[in-house]
Amino acid sequence: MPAMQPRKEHLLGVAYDLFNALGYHQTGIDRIMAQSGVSKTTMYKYFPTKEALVLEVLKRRSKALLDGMVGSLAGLDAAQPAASDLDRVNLLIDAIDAWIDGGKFFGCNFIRAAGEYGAADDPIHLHAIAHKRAFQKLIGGALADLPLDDRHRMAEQIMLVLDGAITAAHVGYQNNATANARAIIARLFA
Amino acid sequence: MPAMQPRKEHLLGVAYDLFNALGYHQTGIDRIMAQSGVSKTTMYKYFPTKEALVLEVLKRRSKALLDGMVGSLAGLDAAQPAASDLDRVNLLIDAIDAWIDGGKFFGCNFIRAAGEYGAADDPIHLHAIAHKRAFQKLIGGALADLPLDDRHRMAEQIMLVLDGAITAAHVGYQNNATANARAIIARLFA
DNA sequence: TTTGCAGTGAACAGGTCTGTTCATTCCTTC
DNA sequence: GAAGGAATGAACAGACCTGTTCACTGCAAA
Repeated sequence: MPAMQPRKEHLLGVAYDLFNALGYHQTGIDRIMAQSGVSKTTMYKYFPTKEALVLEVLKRRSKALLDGMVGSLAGLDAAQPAASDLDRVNLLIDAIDAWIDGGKFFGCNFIRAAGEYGAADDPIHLHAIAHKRAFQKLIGGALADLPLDDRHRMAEQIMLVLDGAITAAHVGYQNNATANARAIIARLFA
Repeated sequence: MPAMQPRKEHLLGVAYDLFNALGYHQTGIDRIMAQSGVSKTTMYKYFPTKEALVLEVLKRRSKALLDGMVGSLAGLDAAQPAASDLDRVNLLIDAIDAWIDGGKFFGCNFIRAAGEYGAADDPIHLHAIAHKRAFQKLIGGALADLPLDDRHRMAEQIMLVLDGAITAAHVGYQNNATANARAIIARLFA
């Protein structure tokens, strides 16, 4: 019963881990309860439905991911003011690479959520789309060297390659997916 | 009660559609029963477990997909003996494009199956890996213009881009995913 | 000391899931 | 027409699911 952190935070952390390890539908409320030590009454006080819990987990994940990337990019530009667009994108790939090799990689949360909540108008699916669009916009924002007109298309293509790499690594049919992504993207900038 | 085709075939068809529309875990045996008109007794005679049914559905899908692609490529080479590697790969993209726009697109069956059956040693997950490897090999086989040493890496990169496009289209954050994939791959051949 | 909030634990409701069983019916083939 | 395989329908077992309810326990602040 870890009470240092408010119960809600701990709950969200455990739920995130279980959703990753087992999937969203496969993870029952009871399991989250048991593993977090939070009673069902408390859970349903914070999150009126399981869907609300899933959404909150994804929202936090999205925010943490985007904030982390923005921070990394700002750090690079500060340390190396002459950094190129390719340098910035390679930084993103570095992060993905570390994630995949870090032992806590279960594919992209949003792609998996969109897969399980397939209906195009499902709130969880919609959130997955929103996250991907936001990430794509972030990439577009990092393409300072390119003419304005080309940034959107280039960001789409980079995003597509990154999601391909994450998918290939998650399914498990390529063990050098990030290296391949890096090579492809270098070619796009050539 | 369509009895023109053996019950088993009809069952597999209905199961395939439902798995696509709802997901593997979300689709209950009862639903497949109701929609196919096949009784539970018969179902469990053909497929001792639900997992066996899922595996058989995926096996058929894999075979149909690979055979279809091999056929298309052979057709192209017959009709246009001077076709280039890029021509051949563009044919694959044409097929994906038609699939996505054909109204029966629910993402890649194998990526979704790997997402739901996350354990790396799950038979269903293993089958998804096997399919992806087979498809990648098929692409490698279509790269006749390239030196032998380069084919594998090129096939990996093309595969990664194709899965990226399928994922982007399925999640729904790009509505021109195949055009982007085409542009990227053209660049790889340039 | 009293009030009120946060949380617990356990039972319960109503539903769904996979898989089993059994008596019965249909249909083909001899 | 008889025999036998293929399929049906319906009930059942046992498990798990989400969500509700209620009586109870700490604890902190007024």
